[in-house]
Amino acid sequence: MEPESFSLIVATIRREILTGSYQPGAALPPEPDLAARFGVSRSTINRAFGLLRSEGLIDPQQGRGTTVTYRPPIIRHAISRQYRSAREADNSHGAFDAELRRLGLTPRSEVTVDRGIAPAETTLAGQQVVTRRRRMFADEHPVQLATSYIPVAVALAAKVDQVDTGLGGIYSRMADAGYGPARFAEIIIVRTPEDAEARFLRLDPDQRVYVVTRTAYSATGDVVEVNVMIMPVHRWALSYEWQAG
Amino acid sequence: MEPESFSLIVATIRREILTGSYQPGAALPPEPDLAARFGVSRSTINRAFGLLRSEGLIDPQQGRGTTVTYRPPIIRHAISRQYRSAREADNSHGAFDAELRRLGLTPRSEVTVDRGIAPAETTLAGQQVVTRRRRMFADEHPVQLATSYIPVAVALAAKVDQVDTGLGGIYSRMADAGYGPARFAEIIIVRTPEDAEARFLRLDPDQRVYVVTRTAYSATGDVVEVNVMIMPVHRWALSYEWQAG
DNA sequence: GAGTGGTCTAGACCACAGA
DNA sequence: CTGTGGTCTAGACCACTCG
Repeated sequence: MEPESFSLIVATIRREILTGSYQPGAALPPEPDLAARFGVSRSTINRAFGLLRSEGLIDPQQGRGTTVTYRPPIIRHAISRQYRSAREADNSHGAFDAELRRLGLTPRSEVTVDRGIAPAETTLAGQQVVTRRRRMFADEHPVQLATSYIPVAVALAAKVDQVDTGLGGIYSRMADAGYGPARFAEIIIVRTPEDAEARFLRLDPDQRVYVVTRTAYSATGDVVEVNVMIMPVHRWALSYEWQAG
Repeated sequence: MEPESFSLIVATIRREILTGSYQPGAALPPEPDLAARFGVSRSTINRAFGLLRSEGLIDPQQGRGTTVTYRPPIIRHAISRQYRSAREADNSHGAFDAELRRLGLTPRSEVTVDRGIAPAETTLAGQQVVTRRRRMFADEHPVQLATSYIPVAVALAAKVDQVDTGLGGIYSRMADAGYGPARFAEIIIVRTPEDAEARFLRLDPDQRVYVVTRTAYSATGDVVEVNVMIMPVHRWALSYEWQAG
C-alpha cells in the first residue's frame, strides 16, 4: 500500500520489543498473522523480520516460529583490561575471562596455535609469526573470534607458542620474559562478516561485526603483538577511559 | 534458482568493486542487465543492491542508475584529539576541524545552542544543561551529528552558551575557566539510525551508525560534559592509543 | 500432516532523471 | 518519452519442527 509501510512496520515491532510488549524469549505472531494485522503481504513482513533479526532483536527459525532475543550488550573495557591485576582477577586466564565472569556469564575459549606469515592488513605484514586463534563463547553462545600474531622471537621467549598461557594470559607471560607491552593502539571498523566469521558467530550476511585491531608495542617501540578481534555489534559495547593530556 | 544465489551475487559484485573492476564513480550495469547476467529476477538484484548500498559501497538512484561510491573511512583519533595542541592546530576550532583538514577534506559545522534537560541515557540525566547541537560535513557531505550537554553552571563560566567558542573549541574555554576536563570515558555502540539521524546523514533504515558517548570529568570528579556523537560506520574508523598501566 | 520461516519469481505501479 | 531504481504483491517451492 503506502510506500513507507516497511519502515512503519519495523518501527512498530521494534518499539513493542524495546518497551516490553514482547518480552525476551516470547514468541512473535507468525508472519501470515502479522501480514493480516498490518494489511501487507507476507513478503513485507519477512523483509521486516530480516532487518530486526540483523539488529539482533529477534530470531526467526524455520518450523519453530520467531522469538524475541534482545540481550543487553557485553561491555568490553579496553584499557583497564590491560592491567595485570584485571587480567589475573578471579584466577582468570586473561581479560575476556575476567570480564565475563564479572557479568555473571560463563566464559569458554578454544585456542589453536600455529606458525605462519602475518597477513597484509596488520602492522606485522609478511613477518614470521606465531598465530594464536581463539574462539570465545559466553554461556556457550559464540561471541568473539580473536587472532593474535606474535613475532616468533617474542613468542618463544615468552613461551606463548602453546595453548595454555597460564594466569593472566599472554601479556603476563610477555612481561615475565621482559617483553611487556608498553603502549597499545586499537583501531575499530565495522563491516559485514566474512563467510568463516558468519559461520562461527552464527551471523547473517547483513549483520555487522566490529573489527578491533590492537597493536602492542614494547618499550623500545617494537611490535610485540597484533590482535584482530571480530565481535557482533549487537552483542558488544566498547569502552575506553583516559586522563586528559 | 539456487537458494544461495543472493549471497553469491553480493560476494561477486563486492569483490569486483573492492578489487577495482568497478572503480569509484563508475556506473554499474542496470538491474535488468545484471538479472540477466546472473540468471535471476530483478527482485534479487534489487535486494543485493540494497545490501551493498547499506555497506556504503554503491549508490543506486532512481532514474540515474547505480554508481560505485566506496570511500576510505575517516580516522578519528579519540585520545590525541583531546590534547589542546591538536584541537588548536591549523587555527582550527576543535578536533573535528583539525582532523579533517589533515586528511585534505573541507570541514564545515552548523551549531545551534539552547537550554533544556539532559536525556535519560546520559550521565547528566535530568539536570539543567546547555545543549550544543553540531551538524558536521566533510566536503559538504553530512558525516556526523554531535549533541553536547553541559551543566548550566559550567557552560556560563566557560561562556560556551554561544555558537562560536573560538580557537580550540569548548574544552579550551573550559580549561580557561578552570573547568578543564581531567578524565574522559567513551562508550561505543552500533545501531540502526533513528529517523532524524537518517534524514540528516542520508542513511537508509538498514545502515548502521556508531553512537559514541563521551563523558568528560573535572579533576574533582564532576561531569562537565556529555557528548553523544552519531556517525555512519562506513565513513569512520575509530582509533585509541594508551600506555600500559 | 500442518504450520513455520527462507527464498525467489514475475509482475505491477510508482517517482525520478535525462534525452 | 524511455529507462532507471523503489516498493510491494501474490504465489510458488522448499526445509524444517512438532505434534
